[in-house]
Amino acid sequence: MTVRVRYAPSPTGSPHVGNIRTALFNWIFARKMGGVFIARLEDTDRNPDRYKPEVIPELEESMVSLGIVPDEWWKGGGDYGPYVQSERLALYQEAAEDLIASGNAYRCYCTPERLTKMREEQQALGLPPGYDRRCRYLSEADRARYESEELPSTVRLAVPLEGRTTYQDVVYGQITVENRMIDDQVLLKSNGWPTYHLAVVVDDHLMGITHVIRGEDWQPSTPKQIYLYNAFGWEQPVWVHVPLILGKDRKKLGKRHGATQFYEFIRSGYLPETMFNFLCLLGWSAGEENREIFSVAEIIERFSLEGISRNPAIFDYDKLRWMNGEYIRVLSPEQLTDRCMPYLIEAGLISATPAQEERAYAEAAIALCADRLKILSEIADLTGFFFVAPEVPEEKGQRKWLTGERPLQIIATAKSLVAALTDDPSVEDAEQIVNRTAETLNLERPPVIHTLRVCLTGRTVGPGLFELMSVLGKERMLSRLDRAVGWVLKE
RNA sequence: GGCGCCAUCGUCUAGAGGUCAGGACGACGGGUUUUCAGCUCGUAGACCGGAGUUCGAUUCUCCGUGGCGCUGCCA
Repeated sequence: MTVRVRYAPSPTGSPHVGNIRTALFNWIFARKMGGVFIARLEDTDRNPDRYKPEVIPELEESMVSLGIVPDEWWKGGGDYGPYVQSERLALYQEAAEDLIASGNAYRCYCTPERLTKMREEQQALGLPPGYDRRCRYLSEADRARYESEELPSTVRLAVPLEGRTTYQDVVYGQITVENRMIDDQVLLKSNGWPTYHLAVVVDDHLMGITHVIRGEDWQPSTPKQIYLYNAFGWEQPVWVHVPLILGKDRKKLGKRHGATQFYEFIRSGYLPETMFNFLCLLGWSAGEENREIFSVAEIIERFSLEGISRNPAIFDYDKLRWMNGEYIRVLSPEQLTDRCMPYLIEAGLISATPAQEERAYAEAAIALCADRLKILSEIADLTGFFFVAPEVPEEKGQRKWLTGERPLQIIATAKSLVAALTDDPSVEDAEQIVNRTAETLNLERPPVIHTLRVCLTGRTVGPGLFELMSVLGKERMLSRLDRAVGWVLKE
């Protein structure tokens, strides 16, 4: 049987890294098994506080950017559509009627007010909250009366009062729950729309889903869904719950943990390939191999549901940052420049449509800073001095290297050597200039190097001096050396 | 409160009834050098507690403790 798995996001917000990881696991498993990866939009919650259709493009783009485009989904179609729940309402309503007819569900006429009050009272008494099943035991007369009065109603699942439900979870093993602990879940809201529990079961069955791979927070509702599969006489899928991703405070990763939305990471300059690799390693391990960096193909090759961990994982921003540096370092200068361009343009360091020469200059500058780059957005700070001459030197550099007579001598000597150049210097030429300056002034190289670095870049740290001199070129060096004279402090 | 799940370095994790409990990030120290980064070498750092099973448990069982999740006409 062909494996069919799905990613079922709700348009309630920009995709979260936890959701993205679930999508990744589903996609990888599908590829591994030669199966089908489906995406379905679960848009049954129309509460304006939560329903945010504007995030749907981000849902789509996040998958595209990671290279996990679904085989069947709302954008590309498929044989089991529609892949949007709001377009499948009749299916759920019909299913709910079937359940009522078979005695597995009932209409509930309780008002939201009564339910709220009931919950409050239960809380106050320290009782477990849950529906008191009043409408489950309505007399035929009452039921008929409510119907004739056209009272709004929901449809609730009539959970068996005795026995227990046991299921096998690929990750967590056997899980057993007493049926009497399960609430009579609302399946169909009074507006005729389904809740998650009904819709997910109907759709997963109709779409032929074989494995449900989802977050561990869904685990408690699995017995209700199993009951539904049984009530419909449908075969249940294989259950796979994956551990949650937590923030530093060990709480389910949420808004207050800083960046948690997939796009925040992408926007700030984490590479999609980094996110793919990193997220896969949160809660899944290749086993004995002592490696962290895996290509997509290598992950697919090694992936197995059994390799999924049971413990929740804390999202480690430091490790992500490290890994992104690793991925940046294997990029060619051209690729890296392509990726950095938007950040340089945004910072106003280069024009929006750079000419050949400007682009080449940027590429040379970026190449020199690549080792230092961990997040693409940092490129503007790292390479800024290449594009804009520093206005003032770093205070520390000025104090240490631009005080007294010596820097003036270094500047003058170096400047005359640069001026004598017929062309922009090579790296070797630059080194010669430094060596001659040192010899002429009878100095060691380090003070010359450090002084010139501050003069040319305004900073005390950065790429190798000879390399950056070569990239800067003759004219920029001359004007910067001139300006630096004014930076020198009298003792 | 109830129910469920989980428990190895600070973090992500590997691991087997007997291991010097392995790797990675981070931290710290050395080397390379022209600063930072990178690269490289190295150091510190963990089996939640208590019973039980066993010749032997960090590994198996139970209890405790702690953490998390769920407990909505949200998903």
